[in-house]
Amino acid sequence: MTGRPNEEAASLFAEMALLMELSGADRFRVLAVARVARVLEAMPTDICDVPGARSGEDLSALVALEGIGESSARRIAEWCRTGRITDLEQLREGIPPGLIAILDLPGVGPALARSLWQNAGIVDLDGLEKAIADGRLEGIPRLGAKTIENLRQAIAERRRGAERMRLGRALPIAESIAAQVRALDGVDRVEIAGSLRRGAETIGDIDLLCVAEDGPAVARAFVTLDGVSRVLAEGSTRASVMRDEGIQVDLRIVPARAFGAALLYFTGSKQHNIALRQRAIDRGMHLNEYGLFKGPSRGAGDAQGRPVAAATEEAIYGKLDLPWIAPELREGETIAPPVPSDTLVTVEDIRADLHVHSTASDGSMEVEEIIRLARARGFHSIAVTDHSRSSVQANGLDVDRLHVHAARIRALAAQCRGVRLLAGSEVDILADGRLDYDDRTLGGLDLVVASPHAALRQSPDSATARLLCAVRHPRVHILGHPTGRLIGRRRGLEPDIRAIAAAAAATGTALEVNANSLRLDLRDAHIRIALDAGALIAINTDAHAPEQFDQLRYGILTARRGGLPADRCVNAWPARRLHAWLKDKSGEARRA
DNA sequence: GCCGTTTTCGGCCCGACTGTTTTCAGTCG
Repeated sequence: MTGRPNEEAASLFAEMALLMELSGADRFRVLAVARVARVLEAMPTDICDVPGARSGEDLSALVALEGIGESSARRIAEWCRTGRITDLEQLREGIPPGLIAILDLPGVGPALARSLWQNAGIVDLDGLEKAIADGRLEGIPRLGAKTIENLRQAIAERRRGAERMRLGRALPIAESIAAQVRALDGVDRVEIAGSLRRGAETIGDIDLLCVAEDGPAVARAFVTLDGVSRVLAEGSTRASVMRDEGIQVDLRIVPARAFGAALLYFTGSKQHNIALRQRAIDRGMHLNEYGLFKGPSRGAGDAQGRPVAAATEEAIYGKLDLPWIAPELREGETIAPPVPSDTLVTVEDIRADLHVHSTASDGSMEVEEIIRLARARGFHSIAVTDHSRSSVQANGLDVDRLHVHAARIRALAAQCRGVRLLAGSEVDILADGRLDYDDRTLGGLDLVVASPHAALRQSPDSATARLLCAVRHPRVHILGHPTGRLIGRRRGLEPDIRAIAAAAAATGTALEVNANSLRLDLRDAHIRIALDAGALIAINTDAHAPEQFDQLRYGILTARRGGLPADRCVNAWPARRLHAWLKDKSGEARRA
């Protein structure tokens, strides 16, 4: 099983929720269906393997799943048997598909989308754009000039390709804006919150939180900063702008005493907030962005008295009988993290980079520079792993060049103090699973990273067989960027990660989390599967230039989202343990 | 649509801001 059927079912339920919204369905029903989609997505095993799902005779096992009731169980069973959901198909017949793109515009919810459709006959983005240009929207109830102008801008921004932004681009932008806000009068503290703080691989907007007493003044200053292209909202406790960088930035302004509650609320995820607030209610309290309070909520604007906890996240989690939970683990329906947050790997834990390119193939660094940078970072080991011969586009090394290169690295290593320099290779895994060098050549290296670079569109079965060959190869230490995906550009391979992880655990081969922000491969969900299977993880930068060593933090964030404890990450091991593993990976894996 | 150490009915997290409104629905996070 590749795990794909659950994703397909999840996307159908997600579509159903959207269509229900557009059809004017009760919002709680919509939420319930959307929740089914998330449950299916998060499910570790094939939904159709649940007893009764394929036969459709006894749905009690499906109904027993959290969030799935009679209706959803029936729809899931129908999908498992026929690959169709009749209720969804009926919804599709009644609602123009182009409305979903309109609903997706910022500022457009189900009510407005429906109104545009029913009052103006608009069924897609092009139609909406024309109607605005023609002035056909005037006179529609509750649709004034401001709203029409906002629609026009939202379409223009969408057309400019305001897609989700990669973590590696968004975080530096956020840090620079945070510095601008920090410099404003009356601002005491600024933190990045939202999906960026959770380390999501792509983000939709930047959320900032700051401490200040004079909210309106700070909001005013924020919306007039350099780089603001449009003001979306401005109030006394929050403001929201579009920036020249093509991303929306929301600022929330709070007093210091409520900082923890605000940070918790503004970090999310939405699901995590809902779960925490429910937990508060279960304990006779209520939670909002100002704190955790005794008794039930009495509505907005009510004086809430003295909070049970508010100043720090730790205090609020504590009063809810929870340990502090790292932002990277605040995803999904369940609160309980897979591992204690204080065991998660950190940037400071990393003592070695085992995947780096030099000028011998397509890197810009001489080996001497690589050594210097490793030393500056306090690494005890660094591996030079240039490309192999099949990666012609990357100036991959044939066997003769590899011998010369490795000999030079070894000569430098002999006189290198403080850092152990490893002669390695990033060897191509060919489409059929063979490696790009013979075993004898590979056996002469200190470290072998095996990675797929070509034939990245092969079938899941072929990809699985291909990667299994590499994982089981006795000379391979690390499976590099296992899927070859590029975020937002290339899907990459879709192998059976469970099978790969099981083989990696059995052979002591580590699976790489490639820290390059375009890759982040393995991704968070795959890391969790690998850890459950007992596999080791490597976090490498795959640096081709000096500044790319800084991408390590993106790999760390991704690994933390996957629940990686430091002791399962080979790069965090002490030198002796790492080198014992490199010499005898299966033996060291058995001891681990 | 889902769910139940108050429940098989009546709730469902909570608050800020906008726009088109004379008191609030819609949207967002």
